[in-house]
Amino acid sequence: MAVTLADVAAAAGLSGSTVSRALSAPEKVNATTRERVERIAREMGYVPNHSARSLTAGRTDLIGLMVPDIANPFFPPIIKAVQARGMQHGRTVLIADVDERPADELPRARTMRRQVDGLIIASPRTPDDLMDELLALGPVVFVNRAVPGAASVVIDEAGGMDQAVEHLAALGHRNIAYLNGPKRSWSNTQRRNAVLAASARLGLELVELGPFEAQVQSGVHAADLVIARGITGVIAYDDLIALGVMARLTERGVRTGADISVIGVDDSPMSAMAYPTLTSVHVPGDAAGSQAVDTLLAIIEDRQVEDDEHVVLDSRLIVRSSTGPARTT
Amino acid sequence: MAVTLADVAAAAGLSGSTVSRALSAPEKVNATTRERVERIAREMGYVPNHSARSLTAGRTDLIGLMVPDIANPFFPPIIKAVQARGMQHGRTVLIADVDERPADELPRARTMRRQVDGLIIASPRTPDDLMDELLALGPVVFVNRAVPGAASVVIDEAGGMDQAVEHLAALGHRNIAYLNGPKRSWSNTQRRNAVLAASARLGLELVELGPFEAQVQSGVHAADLVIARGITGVIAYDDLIALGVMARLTERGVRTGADISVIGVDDSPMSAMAYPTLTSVHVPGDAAGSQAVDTLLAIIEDRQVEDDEHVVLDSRLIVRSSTGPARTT
DNA sequence: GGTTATACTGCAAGCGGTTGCTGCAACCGC
DNA sequence: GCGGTTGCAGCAACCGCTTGCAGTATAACC
Repeated sequence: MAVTLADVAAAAGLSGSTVSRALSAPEKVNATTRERVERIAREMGYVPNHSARSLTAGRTDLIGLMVPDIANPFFPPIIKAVQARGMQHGRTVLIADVDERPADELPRARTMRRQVDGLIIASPRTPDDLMDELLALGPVVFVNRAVPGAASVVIDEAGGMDQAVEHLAALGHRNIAYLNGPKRSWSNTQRRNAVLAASARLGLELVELGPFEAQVQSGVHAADLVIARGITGVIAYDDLIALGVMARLTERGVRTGADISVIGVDDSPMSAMAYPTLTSVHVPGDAAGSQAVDTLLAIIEDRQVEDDEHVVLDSRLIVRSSTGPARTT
Repeated sequence: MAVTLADVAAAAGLSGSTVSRALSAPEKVNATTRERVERIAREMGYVPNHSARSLTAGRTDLIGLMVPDIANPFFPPIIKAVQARGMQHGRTVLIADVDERPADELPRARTMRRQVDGLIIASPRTPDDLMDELLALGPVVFVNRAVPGAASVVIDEAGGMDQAVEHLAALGHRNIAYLNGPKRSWSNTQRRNAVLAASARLGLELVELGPFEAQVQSGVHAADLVIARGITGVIAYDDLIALGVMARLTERGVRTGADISVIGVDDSPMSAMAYPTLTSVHVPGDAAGSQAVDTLLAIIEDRQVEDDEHVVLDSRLIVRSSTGPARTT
């Protein structure tokens, strides 16, 4: 029912090979012939068959993207960017959402690998011992996680976290808390270490709380701990937790931004829309997504790229109204 | 490099056809042979080549899912459900995010159609005149939009909207507003009509505002209009808008749930976590997603299904704390 | 014991493209 | 005018798997 190469060839009075070349290796064919073929193909509505092409070419033009949770606002920008950049290069993106179950990652990645040319993995919580197996799956680029011997695009969260701590310090906060994210999260480690270092450097009193799941509900819980400790500045693992903290503070009559300052991470759309608007560390997920595609394609197409190419993107603090000067008691 | 059918056949001392049948049409092969083949295949790590199988079989085992915006919290549940159900049936899901650009839908659908066996389209804003063309693309199931002559899974939003209006009426609200969603949105039409009917029936004064984009920011804007009109009960097109309304009300010193009641639609995760928690109409996106897959597969596999099968799912109001008794002035 | 059913297995022809190699003609330079 | 490029198109094999049909061995039947 669909128009095939052979149909076009017949209509053009040419052999299949010539039509094939006219359409995909234009320089190997006479210019006038090529134009004729292109015209006829267009008129007939010819569309090359993906499976057939994949079969001989050995590639599927599909790339896989694995994320822990589509619903987590951190990921949509990455997903969109990956799709967009992929499309620019004629690649379709297959998304695997592992629903925050790190144990599913390897099997899902294996399954997906059979259909795609390469994988982009944005799963910060994968246990370390799985990384090697993931890595062995072929062209892989990790997002937001540096893996020795593998290509990766990471966001230098330290910079932004540093700015966050400095911001609190500048506002006069002395007792601050860091609300840890999920236990095995690589980004949590990065964020935590940066906060630790910065507060030590600036002579702030730092309390670590958590670990917390990356959910608003965790923040609600955390808020009570924060209040109990007499802390005035809070840096949360992510925006969701920060939003939970704010909600609970308000509920308990504590004014965010006045009594207690709260900082999130991710600069998700909600942060600008929460009340009060949330000061947050902007993490360029979209840039990371595009870059990941570029790196992956470079590896797949075997351009002279070391396959442990390492790209680092900067993060930065976006100050809004959830932070303010410390009360001078 | 990869193990092929032929490799397995050679190792088993059988022909390719037998191995093929042993693996995919078990009843056509001797039981002991089959077991032997299965064992050898497993030991050799044989994985059938997707492209090759698609080429002969004429199907890709991929299904396409088109959504307007992954970042909109209404869609992740649908996406997850579609993926999950698809996987149960050995189908992989290709997601197309059209970034809220209805004009992109048709071309994207066309492109996608070449790689998938069928399409699930969850785009409530597609202009009507495109529907026919989308429909012509082959097996298609629409989600949350009834299309004549096409299979669809719609959520009966009227029920939930009805409950929402009744809820406000019961709380004593007399002047209520409906905040319209995007202009061409099919679901907005449904929701609006239901609200209109219910408030007429209950003798409430209804003001329509909008249309608004489905974004928190729109709600912020809407809130001021609501206050200016002296309205006490608000039903927003969706949770995002409702959250924006709440944020702005709080900002202006108006107490949500006490001074003004706010109801959203979608019952997104955020609604339970906002402050105050948001009363919202629960729309079973996940159920719709699974159902859409079932319907689509039924059509693809040509089970005796009318291809304009119509499934309706119920919605219902979840009361939280953003609604309360009307002030008795 | 011969014959027909029965149960497997193998052969070979594709599915729709891609690609190395061959063939042919026009063109080059000497 | 002849051998030697050069440019372009066709042949045919092949990618890995499926499947209709044929072949063969065994079972079942009279």
